[in-house]
Amino acid sequence: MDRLVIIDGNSLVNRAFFAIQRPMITKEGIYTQGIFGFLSMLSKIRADHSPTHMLVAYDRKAPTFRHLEYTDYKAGRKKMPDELAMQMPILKEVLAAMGIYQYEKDGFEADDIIGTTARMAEDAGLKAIVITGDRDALQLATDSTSVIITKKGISEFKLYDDAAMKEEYGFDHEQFIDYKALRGDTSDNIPGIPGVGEKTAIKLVQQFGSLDRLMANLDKVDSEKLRQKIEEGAQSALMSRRLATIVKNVPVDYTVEDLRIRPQDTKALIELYTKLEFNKFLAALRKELPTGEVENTAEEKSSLSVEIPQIRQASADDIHSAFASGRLIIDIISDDNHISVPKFGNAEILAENGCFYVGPELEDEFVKAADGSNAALTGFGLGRLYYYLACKGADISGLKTEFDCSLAQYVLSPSTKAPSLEELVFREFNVNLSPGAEQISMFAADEDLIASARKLAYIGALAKLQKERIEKEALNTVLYDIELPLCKVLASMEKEGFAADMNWLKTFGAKLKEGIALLEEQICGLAGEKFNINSTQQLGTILFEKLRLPAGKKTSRGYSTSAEVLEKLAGVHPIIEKILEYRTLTKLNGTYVDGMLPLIAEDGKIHAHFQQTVTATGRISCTEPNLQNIPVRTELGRQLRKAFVAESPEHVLVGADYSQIELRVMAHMSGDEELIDAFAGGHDIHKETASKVFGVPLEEVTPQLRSNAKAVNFGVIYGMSGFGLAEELTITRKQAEKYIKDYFERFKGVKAFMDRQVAECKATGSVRTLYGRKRDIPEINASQYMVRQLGERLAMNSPIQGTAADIIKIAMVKVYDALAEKFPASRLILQIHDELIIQAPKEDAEGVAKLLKDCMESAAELKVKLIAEENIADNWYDLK
DNA sequence: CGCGTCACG
DNA sequence: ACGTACGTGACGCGT
Repeated sequence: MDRLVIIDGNSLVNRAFFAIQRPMITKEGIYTQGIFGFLSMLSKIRADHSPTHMLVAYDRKAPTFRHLEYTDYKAGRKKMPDELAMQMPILKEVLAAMGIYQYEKDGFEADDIIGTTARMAEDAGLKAIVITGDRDALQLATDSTSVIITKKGISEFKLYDDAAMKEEYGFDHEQFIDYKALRGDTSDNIPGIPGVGEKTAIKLVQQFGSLDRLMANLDKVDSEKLRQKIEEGAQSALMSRRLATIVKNVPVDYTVEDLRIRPQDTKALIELYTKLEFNKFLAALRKELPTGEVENTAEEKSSLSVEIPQIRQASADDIHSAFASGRLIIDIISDDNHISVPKFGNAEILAENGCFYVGPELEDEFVKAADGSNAALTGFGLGRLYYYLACKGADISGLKTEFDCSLAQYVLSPSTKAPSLEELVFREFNVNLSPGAEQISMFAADEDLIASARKLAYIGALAKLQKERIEKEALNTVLYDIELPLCKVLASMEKEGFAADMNWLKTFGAKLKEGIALLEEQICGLAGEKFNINSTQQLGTILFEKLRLPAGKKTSRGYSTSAEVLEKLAGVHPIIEKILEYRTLTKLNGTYVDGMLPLIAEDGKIHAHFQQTVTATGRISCTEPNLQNIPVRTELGRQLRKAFVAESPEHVLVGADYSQIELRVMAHMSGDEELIDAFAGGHDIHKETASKVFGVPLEEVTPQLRSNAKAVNFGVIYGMSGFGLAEELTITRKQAEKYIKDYFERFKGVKAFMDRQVAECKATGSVRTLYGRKRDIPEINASQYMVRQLGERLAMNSPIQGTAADIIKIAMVKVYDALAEKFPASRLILQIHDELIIQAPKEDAEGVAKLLKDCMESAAELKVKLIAEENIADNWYDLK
């Protein structure tokens, strides 16, 4: 049977906009959360009801007959926020591309168009489903028309039909109008009868059956007072009824058949979703489609389409010739869990000597051909290939990354989630490489030879396109000199891993667990009942309701129980410090003991994943496990570092960390003479800052003053606000603001630098690091104060954090190459933003330490010297 | 799956 | 009047 879904466009988009709290902005600066929420709801509705016909109806700005009858109709209703109004034309474009009919008409509201269309559907024998956030529409709920009201967020709805109306109100859809006439509607400013609310209105409608019969039988109203109210409000009720009644005979320009959903315009949708950065919808769209090209016109075919090469199963000779020939486009499918040695699925190669599919039986030949090769590779996510080869024992130090589409995409757009190759090719070429590849087992995915050839061809085409963009965006240095060479280094670090002392970890965990059990008992004892201390909700109830402790901050779900809040309560009740201690122990045990143990691989090492395409600033990130946040600030937590050791008594760890790299970068980029001088002396920079800002001689700087200056230094890098600094130092906002003022008066060059970053960002929409790495910051021109402020802080911080990230990446490549040449048995194993760790044979330790320090300090020539401090130890704990 | 919390630079 | 310092990832809870 045909089904017609009718949507109140304004109502739904409003719901969507306000349901999504976090503002969504594309890098072009388009606000999208209204559209996104609307499309999410639409997708659920279509999945649930499979409509054959659809209509989206909108209100118009022009006054309706209701305004003419009653000037105050909808008075006081807030107008649609600008950020949402801007989205409406784009939403309409998207719906049009989906083949959905849309309609609006001067003089009528969306409701009237909906009522009319629902009636037309009934006449034509179609099942109609109305979707809106406005309960007014319940007067349309009948046997053949259901009304779905949005309830909460963008995924909860309630369906009303005849029966549901009876159940909730005890009357039918027509009586609903009379009910509204009696109680009115504040949101539409419909008066109803003053003094009659929801309860009374329902009772009256149930008792009398209709407004007319109520008026005719006023003497039967029990209460004298109520009868008087009704008599006085009679005119108002009749007018309210006219206002509340949805019109069902709007002269519309379409027939029901016109509302049949037309075929979607896939290309238009790809373009729109790409512009809106709706990658989720883009991926869903791709998976619906067959493999191959999507309806490209002849003209587009010539500009977009790519020649698919002949492909064949490789022979051993083919593979060796390909690696020997110099340049190849290459892709590999391999298992990548880092717990066991990776399994080979298949590989594909496009080289001068041909295009080949390398099946599992040729794995050994593949590794042999790559081992020691100097080939220049192009691919998507080549780190996975390097990791695989390194794990198989191949020497990858000669391989060159000529181009990597994944890394290119990242430097072009570092703030957006890294897309898959399939997503990217779909966006750029309207081509679906492999539908639903994610659901198909990875080893089966490439059985289709043509699909393999197509994939390689499109990697090549994508690379060509991206090279032009990289050039145009002036990102050459960042991509070719920093990211591409680094990719192999990270893969090598993953393969090398960090040896872990599993027994030590288990013993430590056992001690923690003992402490946890004890604390749990004590806490529940103090609370007077057993409860889940890990549940912030239950904990909040215990602390702030049962024990009546003064509640501090609130969160969206109730009381905040963060350490910040609890520390203010320390001493008020003995339970507080027990909870803080419990939190510490469970964190250490959960994340760093129980979380870490299953990640120790068969070789007794932890092989973390280093992500090169995640952060917006250019830092690398580390997962499964995150070795970049192993505790160090407290002694108990720091103990954990004893579990990270050199792999044998013949090895040691060599580490070095940059001293104050971000402040040095800031000194260089700002050119501030005062700050450059402060570093030139080679003394403690926080002490120097304190002396300059607080105007006391260096030798009179107290630890307290130094600590305040340190917070100010951090604050400057973060784009500080008076409030933030005040929070950090627990001083008044006034004092904090004075600190900032004093700082900027002394360091005028820093102030000018920050102002420059903000101005540049406002003008161009982005900022850059010393090496040209770009970050788009659309927030900078937002109309909301808060969002704009965030944009300004990002504009000040990103160039500094990003330049520091660039520098250590440059250092890593230098270290990697230098080790390969001079200490081939030593390997980089970890980077922690301003720190590098190498595992070296004992006898090489001193040489490696010097090499590491030299490479790090010479990675960049700045106006202030870079300093790296090196250490040697048997385990990470002692590496300090 | 979003949130609160907490570990790091 | 409002809500606020930059960048990450992992865990447990509760919808």
